[in-house]
Amino acid sequence: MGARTRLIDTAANLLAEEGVGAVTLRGIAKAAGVSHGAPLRHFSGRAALLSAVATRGYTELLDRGTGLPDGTPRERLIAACHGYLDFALANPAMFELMFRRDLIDPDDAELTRVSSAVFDFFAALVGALQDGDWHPGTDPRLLASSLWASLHGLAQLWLWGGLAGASFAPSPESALAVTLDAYLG
Amino acid sequence: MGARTRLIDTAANLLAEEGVGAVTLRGIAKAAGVSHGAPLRHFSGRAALLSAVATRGYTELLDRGTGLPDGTPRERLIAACHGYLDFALANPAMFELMFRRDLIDPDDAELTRVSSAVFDFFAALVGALQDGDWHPGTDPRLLASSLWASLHGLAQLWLWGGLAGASFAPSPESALAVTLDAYLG
DNA sequence: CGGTTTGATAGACAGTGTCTACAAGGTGAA
DNA sequence: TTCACCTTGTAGACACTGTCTATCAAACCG
Repeated sequence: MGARTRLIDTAANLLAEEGVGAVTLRGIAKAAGVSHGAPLRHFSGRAALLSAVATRGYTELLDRGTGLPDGTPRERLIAACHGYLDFALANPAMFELMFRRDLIDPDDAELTRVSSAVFDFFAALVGALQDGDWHPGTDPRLLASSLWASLHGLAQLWLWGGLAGASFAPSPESALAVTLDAYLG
Repeated sequence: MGARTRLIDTAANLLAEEGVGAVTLRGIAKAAGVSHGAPLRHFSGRAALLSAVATRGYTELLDRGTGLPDGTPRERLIAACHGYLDFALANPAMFELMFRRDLIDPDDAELTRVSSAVFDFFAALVGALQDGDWHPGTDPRLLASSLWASLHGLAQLWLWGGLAGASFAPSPESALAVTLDAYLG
């Protein structure tokens, strides 16, 4: 296994175990057992390394999508929504990294390729359901953007510290149920 | 005007003009014309200062709410949703800071007080609409959490770099229209 | 007046990303 | 073989960062 892959592995482990704040170039180098400057032989900088890590996150998300069980378009879309939320809750640090523009390189080729594929897949699920009589006439990508944003906000606010003030803390599942009910009726 | 207030002002200006990454203790001190250690005489650390800045953001958000024009519950709720999105798009750096748990102190008393007030206000708007025949029987705070998350995701994803892949970039207003249509019918 | 508190300063420290000079080892051509 | 070259890793330096501490000046107050 190449040193480059080993660095991404180490960084991903560090990310999962210690959080976004612990993923420093020097920390990764130490965890990988190399000198503090070694990672720069394989990545142009911290953002490039973290982009490679985030790309893994998007890849796993895409795999969750393509691995979805068969079913009606409606069932598949609902399962995908649950999958998005599940992924975020199961990998909070990775999820945070994936949307931290200051830590990754937004123009990274691999990253944009995979993240676009995730959105396209989700939009296709929406389009398939639309072939029924659900919201006909609306651009499926616009519909997908809106629904995705709702899921994303749910995940983000939950990870941020509960979905509401201190006086009330619904489970993410119950809030997702309300969201899906609003969109899918 | 006290030195403490002046520091918050300076930090808020720096935040708006240079972004979250520029809001360092030393940068704020330099912009305020004091030595690099001076801010620590008024705040226990960086997180405390940034919490005070973020509290201003929540306060402005609350003011936008209480300043809402009269109208039917439905009109007021829709206006509040637009207001939330408008605020985020008009103050992207402030909006980012307000939800960056690693930069602020989540237990800051003022911060939690004002942010909870924002949510309570929003939940009250939802509750008022519910007194009609909209989603009767559902906890208004659960409904508010779900709707708020949708707005939040919209704002977050838009600021993150468009609501979708590179191939498709809807305006936040059009996506919000879809969201409001889903929830409010 | 004297003592105390408050506010500000400058220096130090560890930690960060990044750059540069250098060394070790492999590769391939003369 | 021998030599040049490239890759990979190392160690040191630099400018940053947040935070701590010692010092100092001014204001306040009994």
